[in-house]
Order: sequence, then structure tokens, then C-alpha cells
Amino acid sequence: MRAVTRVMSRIALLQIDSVNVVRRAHYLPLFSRLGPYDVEFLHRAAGTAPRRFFEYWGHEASYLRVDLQPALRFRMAEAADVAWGSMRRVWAEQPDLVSSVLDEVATRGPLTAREIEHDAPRTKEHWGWNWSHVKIALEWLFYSGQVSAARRNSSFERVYDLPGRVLPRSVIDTPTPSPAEAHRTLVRAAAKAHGVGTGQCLRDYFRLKPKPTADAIAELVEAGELLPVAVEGWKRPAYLWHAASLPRRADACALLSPFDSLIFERGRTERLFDYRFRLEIYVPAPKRVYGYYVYSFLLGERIVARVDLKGDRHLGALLVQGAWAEPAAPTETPQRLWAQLESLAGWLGLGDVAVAPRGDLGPALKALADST
DNA sequence: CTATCACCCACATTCCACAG
DNA sequence: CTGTGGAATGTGGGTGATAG
Repeated sequence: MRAVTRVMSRIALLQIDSVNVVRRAHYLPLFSRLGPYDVEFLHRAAGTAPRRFFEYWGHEASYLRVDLQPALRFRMAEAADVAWGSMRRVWAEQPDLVSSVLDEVATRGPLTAREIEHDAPRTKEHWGWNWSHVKIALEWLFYSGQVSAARRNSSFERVYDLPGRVLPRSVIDTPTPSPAEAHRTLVRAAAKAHGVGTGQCLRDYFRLKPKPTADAIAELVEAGELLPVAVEGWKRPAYLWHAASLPRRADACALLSPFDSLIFERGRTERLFDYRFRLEIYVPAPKRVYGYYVYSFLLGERIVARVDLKGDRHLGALLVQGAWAEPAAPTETPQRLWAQLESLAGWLGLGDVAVAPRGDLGPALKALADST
């Protein structure tokens, strides 16, 4: 068994080969480790022929490389068993609605949910979201692969269309792999992205089920693609991607969105970075520890700070509503963070960065704000 | 014309109990 | 210990209609 230090694991992790996206991209960017140039590239790549990315359920709602589409068809085929309850119900109880919505997309698409005229009632289930039955039908069709997302509109709503008009011909023509082969493909992709990870990490990347993932891992170990390793301080066995490179150091400098693949598996984040992160957008305001939408600041190979950000278009400013240093923060943290905040504001088309001096980094950032 | 408002959409996490 | 299922949690923002 080869031993891997935690520092090596952190560095290996920084090589990302797929991009997880995307909510609320208009006021806060979730392509957080990509610069403006890369975001342009991603939009172009997702929106023009031949398309390089498509939207589907990966880890969660994600842009995925189109060549992974065949490996996700098993999930589409399982939709009747694994999709959320409201979707399964609309499929079982209102088949006519589902087929008329599909017809509408086929004849008039691409379309958003809003553009399909209807007086179907709305529901209020689960998360307090308030979907119309037409929207649920569309999401059912999306989950089961009968429609795809052509793009998002300016309100970030999904624009649905038939897969044949969204995906490249070569992808449509690719035969469907067996579920076992599909799992190997997805575990490979996860392993490349992680460098080093536990079975848990590899499974969570595409939200796979335990049994088929364990089988895929065993087969990839057998084939020499994954190497069993022990990571310093980790209780569970880990796997090293055979081709992972281990640079001597990492010079990252980036604001990570709460949904960034670097930190979306919270247990892994804690084991690698000694950094506890929890999403607080669904926490009632008085119970929040840090804030509604908190970015983590990656510097070098450590997470050294977190900031609660809000883009205020009306004021034309990026609001820093709080800033906190982590124990690993070096002295240059405020300056490096400030530069990233200015860059982010520029990318969002916001002229200013306004700092409220909340949190232990607040005063230092405020001083930098006042001096510019 | 601007301000306001209603409407619609956004689909994740975390804790906990319990079964195997 | 691992996995699973249930329960509980929110507000931001774009758009287009309407009021003033």
C-alpha cells in the first residue's frame, strides 16, 4: 500500500477535468475557478455546434462533457424509479399532460416552461418551490432524457428542446453502454478530477449508488487504473488515479462558489483542508453563522478565508457582507483576496466593491477598499 | 416615463432516526 | 459502520404588466 500525504492529495485535487455549474449565475458566478476568458469559452462551447457541453444531472444540475452523455443514459432509463416524487406522480397520473408537453416542445421548441400556455395548477411540495404541473412534466421529460436543455435564458430558466436538436449527431449515434461500463466511465472521470479520493468521493461526484460504484472501483483497481493507497489521517481506504500528476506545489488563487466541485463533498473538504463549510442559503437568517451565499477563498493549496458576497446591480457594487480568516491564512491574505474581489466585480459588470467590516478580515478589507 | 408589484423560476443540504 | 429515507429549511432576481 502506497502512502499519500494529505498535501499531495490536496495538490492532486486541483486538477479538474470537468466543470460543475450553475445556479444564480447572473448575480454570483459559479464558474468560480475559471477566469472571464474561460467562462466565455464555456458559454460558446455549450451553445454552438459542435456542442461540447450539455446540461444534465451529474453531481447535481451540471454542465457535462457531451461525450459523457451515453454513460448517463442508465440514469435516464431509471427515471421512473429514481426521479423525485412529484415527477413520478405527474408521469403516472397525467400521461396526457406529459405527452402534450412533449408534443409542444417537438413542434414549437426550444421553449421555457413559462412559454407553454396552460392553466394547470401549481403545487407546493418539498422545498416550498411552486412548480406548475407543466414545469414538473418538463422536468420529468428532462430527467428521463426525452428532452434536453438547449440553454438557459437571461432569467436563468431552462430552455427545453428535443435531444436530437441539442446533442451532436455523433453523441446521439453512440451506442448505449451497459450500466457496468457506464459506471466505470463515470468513476474514471471522477478519479481523474479528484486525483486521490475515497470510494465515497468517487461515488458522490456523479451521485452514484454504492453497489455499482464499488464494483466499478474493484474492476478499475484490477485493471491498474486505480491504485489503492492510504492517505495520512484518513480512516477509509483511498484510490489514486494511475495517471495523476503530483506537482511539488500549487499556486491557486480563486474564490470558490458554494457549489464548486473542489468543496461540494463536505466531508472530503474537511479531511483535505481542515475546513468546515456548510451551505446556509436554506438556513433561516437568524440562525446563519456566516451568511446567505459564502465564497471560500483558495490560496496556494489551502482555503484561507471565506466571504459572504452579494451582487447588487442597483448599486452597481459587489457587496462584501462579511469576511473571515481561517487559521491557515498567511499575512498577504487580505491583499490577495481584495484582488480577487475586484476581478470578480469587474467580471460581473459591477464598478465597485463595497465592504461591511463584519468578521475578522472585515477591517483589513475595508482599509483596502478605502485606499482605492 | 418610472416605480412598484405579481408572478415565476431557481431543485441543495443537513441532521437525525433506523435498518442491516 | 454504512446506507437510506424523512423532515425541515429561503430569498434573490428577471420579466412584464400595471399604477401613478
